[in-house]
Amino acid sequence: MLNDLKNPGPRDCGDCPIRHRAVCARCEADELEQLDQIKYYRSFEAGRTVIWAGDQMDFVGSVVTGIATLTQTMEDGRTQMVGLLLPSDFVGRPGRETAAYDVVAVSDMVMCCFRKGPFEDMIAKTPHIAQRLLEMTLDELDAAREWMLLLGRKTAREKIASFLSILARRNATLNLGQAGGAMSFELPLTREAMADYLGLTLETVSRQISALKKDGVIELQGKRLVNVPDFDRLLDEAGDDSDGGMLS
Amino acid sequence: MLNDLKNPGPRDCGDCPIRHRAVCARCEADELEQLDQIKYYRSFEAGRTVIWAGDQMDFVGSVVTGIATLTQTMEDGRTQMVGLLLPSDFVGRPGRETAAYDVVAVSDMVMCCFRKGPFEDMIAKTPHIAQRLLEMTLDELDAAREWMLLLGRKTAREKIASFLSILARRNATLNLGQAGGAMSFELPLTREAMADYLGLTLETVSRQISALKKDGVIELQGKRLVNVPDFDRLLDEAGDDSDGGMLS
DNA sequence: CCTCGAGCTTGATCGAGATCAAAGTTAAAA
DNA sequence: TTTTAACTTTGATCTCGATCAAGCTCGAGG
Repeated sequence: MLNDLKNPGPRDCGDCPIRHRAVCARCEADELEQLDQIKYYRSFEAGRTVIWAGDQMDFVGSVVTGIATLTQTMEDGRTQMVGLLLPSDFVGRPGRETAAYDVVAVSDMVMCCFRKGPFEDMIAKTPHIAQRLLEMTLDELDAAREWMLLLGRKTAREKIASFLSILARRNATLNLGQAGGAMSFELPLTREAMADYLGLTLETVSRQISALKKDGVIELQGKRLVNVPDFDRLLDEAGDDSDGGMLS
Repeated sequence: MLNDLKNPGPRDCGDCPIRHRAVCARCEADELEQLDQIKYYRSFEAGRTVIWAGDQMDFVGSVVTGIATLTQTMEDGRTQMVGLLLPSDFVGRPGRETAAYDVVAVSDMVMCCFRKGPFEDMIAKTPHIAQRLLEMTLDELDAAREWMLLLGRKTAREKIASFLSILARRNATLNLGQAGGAMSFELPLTREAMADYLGLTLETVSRQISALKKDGVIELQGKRLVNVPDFDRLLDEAGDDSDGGMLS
């Protein structure tokens, strides 16, 4: 495992776990070939900072495995997470010199990186990449706006329930099946990181998780493993529209 | 003026006030020609709803003149503004059937609309449009993330100061010149709409504006006209990095 | 084995902003 | 001109989540 981490080595796009969801999803064989020539893999241990806000960014790329966070910090140290990067998510902004946010690996993580200049050229020449990137960016914008509602208007309890619903739903789409009300998953973040994401303090996060547990909305095995006996109940606590956007 | 509103009539892209900033900014003459064939203008009086969340959306378009808001509402009526649409901003999402947010005209407004189907075709065929739309979407995503920091971590006073800085800076770039510390502008929103944007109540907005006035950070002529004697002072109150992103 | 420290929980208290409640202002309508 | 209603301000009070302060848990390292 550590060997993989230190030197993930070249991989074939054919076996890539994010091949059909990342920025390269729409690429034809010849386009993949071109991408292949400017790509390289980088690994990061849990806790490592991938990029510091303000630093020169000479690459962009996709998360292949693991999880990272996008974080903004004020002068006095107040911190707000503005994105949670999962496998297939894109890091960096074509056309920008310096990073706007801190990117931190939360778990061990592998990225598929592209040198920025060549990638920008490809965007200009390869509509399939620009189109897919547009689509992904629009999705992120929607997610950011949903988060604005959460940050601006939801109670602490609703914030926690919303966050848990999102994690639960994501797990459901990955390990599909698991039908019916019950589902379970692991919390990828510490209480403090959750607080930064939700605009709360870590004490409030802890208290609200305890409260949801006491009320039977969730069950905990250890500190990180969450079991949701009734997903609709959780959605209800999140304060979202009842269907949760699954069918609409 | 009302005549213009009722029937703005066809315009020539050549005189369009947003020609060089909107989604069409990069288009060549022949591409403009194509856009011209699927475009039409629509006017909205102040207060009119342009689109209701959930409605079928058969057009996308650009704000030409006036201001609109993008708003999300929870079942119980809590409301969060997730965007302020100024001239040249894009409305709608290619590839989506129904509107995700309420769009409301805050002032009298004119939009340059494109029928959705044909516009999607053009995106696929005209890289200049897709590229510009990508760039604009990335800018919006950055703005949304800045707003997440504001909603999650700033105090009421900082929120108001941040909002005023943004308006002041925008006015400065439009009516350029006005160098030195002092600048003035009009508030485009009611106290209630500001509250929805900032994740506050209208009473808190009113109180904080009064407080900033009492402390000499701003001056008011009437309820809507704001004068900022010292812009750096305002920036300071906003809690942002001192340079405010003007030079970085 | 014990120690140590990072992460988590829980309690007590405080305070910023929400809520409830009047009034004041302004501009359009009658 | 007066009326009216939308918008705004200001005051009093309450509450949710922040802050301050101990402890608890558990796994890694000595």
